[in-house]
Amino acid sequence: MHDHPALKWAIDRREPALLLYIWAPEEEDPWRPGAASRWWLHHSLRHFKEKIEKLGAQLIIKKGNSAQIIEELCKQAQIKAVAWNKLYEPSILKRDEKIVSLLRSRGIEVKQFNGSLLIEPWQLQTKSNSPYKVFTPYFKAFPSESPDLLPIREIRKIPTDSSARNTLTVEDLNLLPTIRWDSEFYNHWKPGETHGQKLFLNFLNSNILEYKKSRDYPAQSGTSKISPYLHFGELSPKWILAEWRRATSKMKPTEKDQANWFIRELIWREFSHNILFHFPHTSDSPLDEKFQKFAWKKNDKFLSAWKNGETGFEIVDAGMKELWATGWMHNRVRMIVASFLTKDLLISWHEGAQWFWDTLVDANLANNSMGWQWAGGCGADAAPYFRVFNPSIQSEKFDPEKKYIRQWLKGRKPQIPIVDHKNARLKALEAYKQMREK
DNA sequence: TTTTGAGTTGTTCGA
DNA sequence: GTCGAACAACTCAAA
Repeated sequence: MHDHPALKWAIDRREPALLLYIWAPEEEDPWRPGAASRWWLHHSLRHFKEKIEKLGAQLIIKKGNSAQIIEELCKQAQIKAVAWNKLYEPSILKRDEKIVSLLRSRGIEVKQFNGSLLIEPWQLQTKSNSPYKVFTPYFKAFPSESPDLLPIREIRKIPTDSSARNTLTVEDLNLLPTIRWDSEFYNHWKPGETHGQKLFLNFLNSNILEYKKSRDYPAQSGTSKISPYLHFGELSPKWILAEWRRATSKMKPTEKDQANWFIRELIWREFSHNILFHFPHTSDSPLDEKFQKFAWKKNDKFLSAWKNGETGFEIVDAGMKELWATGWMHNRVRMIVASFLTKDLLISWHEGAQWFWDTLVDANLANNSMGWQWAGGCGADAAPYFRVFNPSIQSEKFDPEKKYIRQWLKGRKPQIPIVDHKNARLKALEAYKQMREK
């Protein structure tokens, strides 16, 4: 309800507005929302619906072909204008383009707004008008002061007509799993705008003061954990930025330096959307073309050991258990498990991306694709190939008291590692060298 | 067009 | 035990 430009536009027309949500996962193929995302969406929709109803309005829920549903509703209710906040995934951009021309051909006004990014993914270009492919210059060029970066105030009134419309319930969408593997999720998450805002304001009051340092330690709650809220549009990055500015304006320089790193992370999110927009194939194939020839290994036994957290490397296994139990994994550990899959097991980053896609509540195509390609060495600003994480060293550095490991592996007995890291590292370096020579 | 400086998150080796 | 260099060569982005 905060910083929702499409809704704001509709309301400012001072005519009755209909609020519509359409569930059409097949239109996002091959990346339709995974199981953990659907769990979040279910609760997110319930929360949103409740808020809407408190304002005396109705949320109409439908499933099926988006274009058809919108067209029908427009006819039925004699709609003159349609507005929405844009999404930037390649499949959705294509779909929405068709919907726009369909509606316009019927004489209906269409408005699209940006409600999920600080700037449009195409907005920032190098001086030679090419898309940025390296983070640091992108970050340096990012507009810091602009009225466009200010959020829109929260919506408190929605003009409606009194007629009740046909709608499904949230439950009708069957978003929750039938096998109840999600029980632990409820101990870790409260989806919905209200909870997201509370969570972030808490973070601003405490953890941000040491963000740069503490965000690297998975046993501490040093990170903001707002990623799922951002993904589902429950939190707006412009609101985040504005609140961050308010909170940091009076900070001492040492604290400000720590807090600045948080905004870096927010700009990384912008950067990844910029990459996916300009290189839409990168959700499925490497940005760095020479990696087409890389000899990734197929090994179902290793892959399922990784998925199940049974690799014998404690920090890797703890991470995979955290992911499975909570639908989330600490960023430091995401890097460790991704390096392990792609370098130690030589399994393609794409397999990892798919598993994360299904299990993360914050699964986001732009972030997920870029993150995995970074780890695999084939993306924008990729980690140099020789940068192979050593699970033991990472564990000692970032979880020295084994608090994180104990939390997720509880009383598990030590297991035999499925590979020898030293040897696996040499093999990875060799595979990279071979690819280059081809 | 050419040149220049630099590039998220690391590890290992040898002095 | 500590510390700096090497790991390689390439591409990006701006001057």
